[in-house]
Amino acid sequence: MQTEPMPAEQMQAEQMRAEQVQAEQVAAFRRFNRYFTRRIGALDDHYLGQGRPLGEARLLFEVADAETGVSLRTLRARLGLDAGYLSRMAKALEAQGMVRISVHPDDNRLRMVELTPAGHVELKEQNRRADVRTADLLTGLDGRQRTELTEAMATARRLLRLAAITVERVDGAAPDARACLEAYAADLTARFGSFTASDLVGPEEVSGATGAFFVAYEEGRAVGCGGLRTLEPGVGELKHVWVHPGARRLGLARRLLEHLERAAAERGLNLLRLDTNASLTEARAMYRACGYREIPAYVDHVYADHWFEKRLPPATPLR
Amino acid sequence: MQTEPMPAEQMQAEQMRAEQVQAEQVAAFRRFNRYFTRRIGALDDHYLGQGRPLGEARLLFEVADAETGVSLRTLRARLGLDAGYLSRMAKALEAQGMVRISVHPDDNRLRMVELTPAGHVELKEQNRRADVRTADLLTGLDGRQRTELTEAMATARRLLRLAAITVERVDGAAPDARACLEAYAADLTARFGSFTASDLVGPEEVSGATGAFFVAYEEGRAVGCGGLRTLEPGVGELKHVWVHPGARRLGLARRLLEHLERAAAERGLNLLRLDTNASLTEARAMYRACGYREIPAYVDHVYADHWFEKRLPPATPLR
DNA sequence: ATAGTTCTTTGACTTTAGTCAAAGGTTCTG
DNA sequence: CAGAACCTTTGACTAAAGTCAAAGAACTAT
Repeated sequence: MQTEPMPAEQMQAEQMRAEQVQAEQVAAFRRFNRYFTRRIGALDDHYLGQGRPLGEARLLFEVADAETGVSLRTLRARLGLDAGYLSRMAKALEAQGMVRISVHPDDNRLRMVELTPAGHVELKEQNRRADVRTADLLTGLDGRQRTELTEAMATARRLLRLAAITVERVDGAAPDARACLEAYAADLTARFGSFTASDLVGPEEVSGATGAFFVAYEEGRAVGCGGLRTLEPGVGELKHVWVHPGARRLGLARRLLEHLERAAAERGLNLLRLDTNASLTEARAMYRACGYREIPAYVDHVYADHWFEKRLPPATPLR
Repeated sequence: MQTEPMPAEQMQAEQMRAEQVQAEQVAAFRRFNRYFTRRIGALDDHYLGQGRPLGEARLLFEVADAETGVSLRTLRARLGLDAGYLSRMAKALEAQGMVRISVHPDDNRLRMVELTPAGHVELKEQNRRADVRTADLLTGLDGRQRTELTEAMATARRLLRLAAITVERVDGAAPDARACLEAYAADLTARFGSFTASDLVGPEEVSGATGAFFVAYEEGRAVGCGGLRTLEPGVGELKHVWVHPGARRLGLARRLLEHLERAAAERGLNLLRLDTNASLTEARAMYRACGYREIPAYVDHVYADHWFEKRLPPATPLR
């Protein structure tokens, strides 16, 4: 089947319609945005800051979020604050008995901040109050509407997160890449026991003209990865496609696949293979949905018991 | 069919499950809330305040929102600001040439604020930039995901608005009630020409032991109303159920009906009637969905051509 | 007409938020 | 081991945000 070139007028009409949709979507997004930040966000800030400057309250929440201690350095990056400003706020919280500040055991330059028991109590109380406020707000709706609302919010959050995640090509030996691969290895070890870090492909295989390695970032954190290497001329293999547990069910693996496939096409590969395990049912469904079909074993691994391949269309230039 | 009294243990289990659901919904709500205000809200504030204090920028937006002039008094209520603070900010915007401040024609105490042409230009530019930022954010998603996201947001906004609307019983002669009825009359006049304000029921009919009048409020604004009067012993009539155009499709009319029906039951009425017009197809569908069934004409109005009634169950005490 | 209310303005603050640069330890790198 | 790079603290600021109370002008109800 061949695609006919489209008449100019029709194409223009289509594009205009696409822009129209886009404009309407942008407007809907911003409508929500304004409504939500004004109504809910403002309210939240108001209550969050009860008895404490908003900045300090936010800092306290960020410290609590980390569960274990966080360095001032990390907090600075996450909250985007000035070093001096942060230093003073942390001290204020320490003076209030909410946090404990200590020196990092391995690096004496770093200060670690963690909640004191009193801080935990305070946070718990704040959370309780916020829960009550939220529940109050929800009582204006019946059960079905509540369900609908929370589902819509979950959907929106999922897609907003996905939209904010970027996938970047990095060297297979880069710290972020290694961190992902180690997490991936730990995952497999926990699941299959027999997996060891030596089963990972080397950085040199997933770089240069015959391979590639991608890392997905969410707000600066590496939350997923995937590698491509060449098995034989024209045939590539996907390795170590992994997504951080906290970033699953967003559709991120699919995005990683898209990048890997594009890289493969750019390298002149027209066939991609991969192996996976029966226990990863979702992964298998995802591969199938993305056009991969099951094939007999092309390689042997301790954990692999399903093999897939996909024929790639000829490379298309980046729009 | 008779409802069996539920065994105590089962009831408790049910209640616990309900609370469980509720807790999960509250948690989902708050998760979204935190994510959204942190990611989008903060970003928005950052850009909103470019070249101008955030407070002034917000004020400018609020003035623009009103389209026609707004009084400082209203702005104060909407933004929750101190009178002195607001007075100064308004002056600052005036000095920048963004707004014009004048005295209210009917009340010399009030100051009216409205955008100057320069203010309109400025706002337009700000909006354009915000649109670009939003579009950028959306490019991280494919067309289907974008649609899904904007639909989820529209749903969430609709339900949040509905949750925030309160319905209150007020005197039929109260200013808010009159304002709603006038808007209602204007609606009908625009549609049918022949409707006049004298076709409205009098305040005395929708009050006391034989009637009731309800007004729906959204953030302090009256956005809907509905009246109940007694036609004959045991038979009531719903009159002037109306929802502000900007608050339609939220499910508000249904809420008004619930209040009216409860009031009717409390007054010992067991049959409710109402009339409506064929052109109000949505209203008719809503009445049907709420258990009203079509009956022959029980009264004659210039605009009425459909009549409904509903038999009420015996009064149940407020939970 | 008069007393009480309402709305805005003004002056005189305080607190919060945020910036900048110098300086003092620490750690990394060649 | 010397110098560069890092991380935090401190001092010295500025700008924005917000509060309070007094006072004046305008309206409303009696």
